[in-house]
Amino acid sequence: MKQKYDFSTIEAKWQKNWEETDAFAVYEDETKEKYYVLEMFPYPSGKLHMGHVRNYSIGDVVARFKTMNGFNVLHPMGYDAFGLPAENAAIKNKVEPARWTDDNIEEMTRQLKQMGISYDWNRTVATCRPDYYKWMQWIFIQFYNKGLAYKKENPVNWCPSCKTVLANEQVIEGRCERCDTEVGKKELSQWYFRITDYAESLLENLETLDGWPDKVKIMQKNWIGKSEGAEVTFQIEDYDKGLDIFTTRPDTLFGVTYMVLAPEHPYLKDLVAGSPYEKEVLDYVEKVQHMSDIQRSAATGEKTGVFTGRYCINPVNDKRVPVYISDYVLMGYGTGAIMAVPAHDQRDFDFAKTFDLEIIPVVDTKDPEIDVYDLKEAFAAEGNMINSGIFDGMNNKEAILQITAHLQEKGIGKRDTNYKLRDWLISRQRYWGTPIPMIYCKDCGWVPEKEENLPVMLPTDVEFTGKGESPLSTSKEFADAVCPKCGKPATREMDTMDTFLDSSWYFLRFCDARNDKEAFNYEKVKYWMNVDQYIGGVEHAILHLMYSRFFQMALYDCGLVSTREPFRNLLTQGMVIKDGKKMSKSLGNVVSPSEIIEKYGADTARLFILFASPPERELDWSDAGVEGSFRFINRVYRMVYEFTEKYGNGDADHSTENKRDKELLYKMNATVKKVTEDIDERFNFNTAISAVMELVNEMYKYKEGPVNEKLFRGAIEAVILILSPFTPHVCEELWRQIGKKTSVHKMKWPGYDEDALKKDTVEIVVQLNGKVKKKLDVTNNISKEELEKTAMSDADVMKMLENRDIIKIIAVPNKLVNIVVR
RNA sequence: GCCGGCGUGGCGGAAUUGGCAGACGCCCGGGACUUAAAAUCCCGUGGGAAGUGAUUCCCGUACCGGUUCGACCCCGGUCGCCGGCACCA
Repeated sequence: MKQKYDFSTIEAKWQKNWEETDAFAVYEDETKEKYYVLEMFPYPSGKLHMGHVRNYSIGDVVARFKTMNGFNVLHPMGYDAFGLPAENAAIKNKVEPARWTDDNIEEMTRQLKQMGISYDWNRTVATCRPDYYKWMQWIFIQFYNKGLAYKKENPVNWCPSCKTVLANEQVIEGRCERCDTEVGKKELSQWYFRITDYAESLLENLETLDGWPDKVKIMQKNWIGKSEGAEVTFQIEDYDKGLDIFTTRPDTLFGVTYMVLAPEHPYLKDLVAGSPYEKEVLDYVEKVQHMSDIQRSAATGEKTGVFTGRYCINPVNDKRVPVYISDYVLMGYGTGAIMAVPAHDQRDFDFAKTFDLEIIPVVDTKDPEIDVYDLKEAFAAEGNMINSGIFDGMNNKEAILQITAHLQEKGIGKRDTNYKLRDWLISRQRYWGTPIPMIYCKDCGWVPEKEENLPVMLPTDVEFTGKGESPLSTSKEFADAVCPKCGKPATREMDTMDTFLDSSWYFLRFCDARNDKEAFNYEKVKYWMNVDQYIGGVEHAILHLMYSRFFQMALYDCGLVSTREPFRNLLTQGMVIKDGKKMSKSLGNVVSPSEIIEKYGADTARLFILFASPPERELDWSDAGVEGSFRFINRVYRMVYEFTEKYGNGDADHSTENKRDKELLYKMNATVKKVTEDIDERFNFNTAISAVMELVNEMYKYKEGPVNEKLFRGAIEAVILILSPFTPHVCEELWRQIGKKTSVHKMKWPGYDEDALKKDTVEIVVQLNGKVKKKLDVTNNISKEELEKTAMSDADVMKMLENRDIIKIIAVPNKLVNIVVR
């Protein structure tokens, strides 16, 4: 054994060994309990960053720990390899996207292996390879056949910089989530997935996800945005159709003083045709159409709109109310029309003030500060009904139910539920994605490509103009197809799929990655799914995690998988920051994993990143802290080196000859217990590591005195075993150096001896009025009465109590005695 | 605006069921080893006061208040920071 901790030789040696022995390959085995741990696969941008290192280090600890605890552990890795950067690199550097991506995948795989992460590389996937996107296309067709995919002309979010459409989820505060450019509107015919069909399931099932952080569940809940209320039909005067509106406040129906349509409302053109209001209305519509969402919502409170010249009749009181259009009503939600109750809705109130419209209160307040007939702002709180006919005097919560029932009875309305969630726009006008396997035939319309013709290959003879046309249309041959239905010449769809589709089922492909007959085998998926522990950044709380849930449900309904939810437990790791700021090139505070690995080794990098902070919190990178982790590994290495030099190899046991031995044995067992619980129950890797540090500190002190060789050897073995998920290379090396023939990774996780954890005496605290005054060693587990008696008969305690009146004594066994005195 | 989360030494962070606040690490200081330095090992390290000294006392978990024998932890309010959503009827 070398005296010096030579990390680069050790790490290279064991990485080679693990690769040659295919050490982390797994197979379905019904006799063993399975455990599926998955980290979110990366986009192959070129090199790993610290966020990746953190993510994969966390996953690797879990994987190795569960393996040592007897589970059959699936721990795969792959690449989310379609996407814009490859295409932009192609435009900029004239490199083919496939080539650029492959090079990056190669480099990142090398780095992952250098980290010593225990992946089963036989299962790796890259979503840009035909053996993956073939099945992506196949799944698309299953969804199409089930009616879950459809094409529709609609105003869509358009990023002028990325030159493509975006899903609602990809628009962040009106800007593109990728490039931060302001998103505009464009009328386009695009493919959608009917995710709204699953709105209720996606919402309801959140309740069952006990292993998910509340934060993520709340974010998804808000995104789905369920509202319960009523749909009410208002008759339009001199018109053959009624106007349907949705409201969550049917109790305010008597307070309606006007109506508002969205500028995109389908009745609008017809309603104003030939009227003196037509020009002004159409001008307003024209203006709104050219505004982005940012502009449209920029002046919140500043309401604009136009009167249509039309009137509606309020079905509950026959009141005649004017109809306006305004951009504060959105076509995409509810029915695209609202009843306006300015007294009880702030937006309606603002509009009414601007246009000098009537404000009628229908809910009174008991607050003497507020006069409902002279409101400064809308009154949204609870109260009793007024101006509402037979409902007057009723509490408004009750009135919601009563009025809804009334509407239902009269046939002018019904209970209704709306969601903010919109259908998922999945077409992209980009090259580097999965081609949508649909063919347009003049006679048959849209027809899916035949299964035997899959995959629809991405053509290579394309131009990257970056002009917003689908690049696939520049291919000479791609467009030409034969209608799968009638056999006549037809045209292929030129758009590709949103890359979020690729990542919505990769965890299923990992269960059966090399299958060339199916997307995945049902039985294999049944064995491995669900993912027991999913780990990744919280930035995916809505997009990826909701799309994947939708896929899983849809695939379940297609009979292709056996569970409705994909991820049982979710850990959202915090960001890696430096000097209080996000690591970024522009701030110049980026620390690259490769420089750390070169200087200290992968084990040190892993240990530090797990030690510095609990996984869900932000992690402040500290170069001095890395030194500390490196020192600790050296300290362990040196301890094992010195011991084996002196005693050689041999057997270990737990024999104790004296008090010191007993204390060491106690510490060893207590540490194994703590580390086990910290990893398994709480993911508190930082405290697990600090516990091992404490044990090692104690071992250093112990070996200054007489050493019980077998006991100390047992402690060394325990340290190597419990540290091995964190620092696998050095532990593997040390394990062999103490004479073991089998990989430490294949060893059984050490148990702990509850008997050794039972101390003869425990230290208890004596408090005076809640303040610690004295510590006493008392027999373990003595009763409350005995404890109190022991404490009260202690000489120092008696001295403290001289001339004091004892009011009360609280004794908590094995913890404390609190004496309350005057 | 609405919905979440967080606030503990010089720093990262511990305190797992309401029971010793500050584990472990970093930084810093002292000592041992060395011709010397590095490395290593050992000791100290929240703030303040008193004492030659072992030690003793007071203050202290953003702020104000409450419940309790006892509060970083529970309750009410205030301030600050961070995250998500945002004209969703």
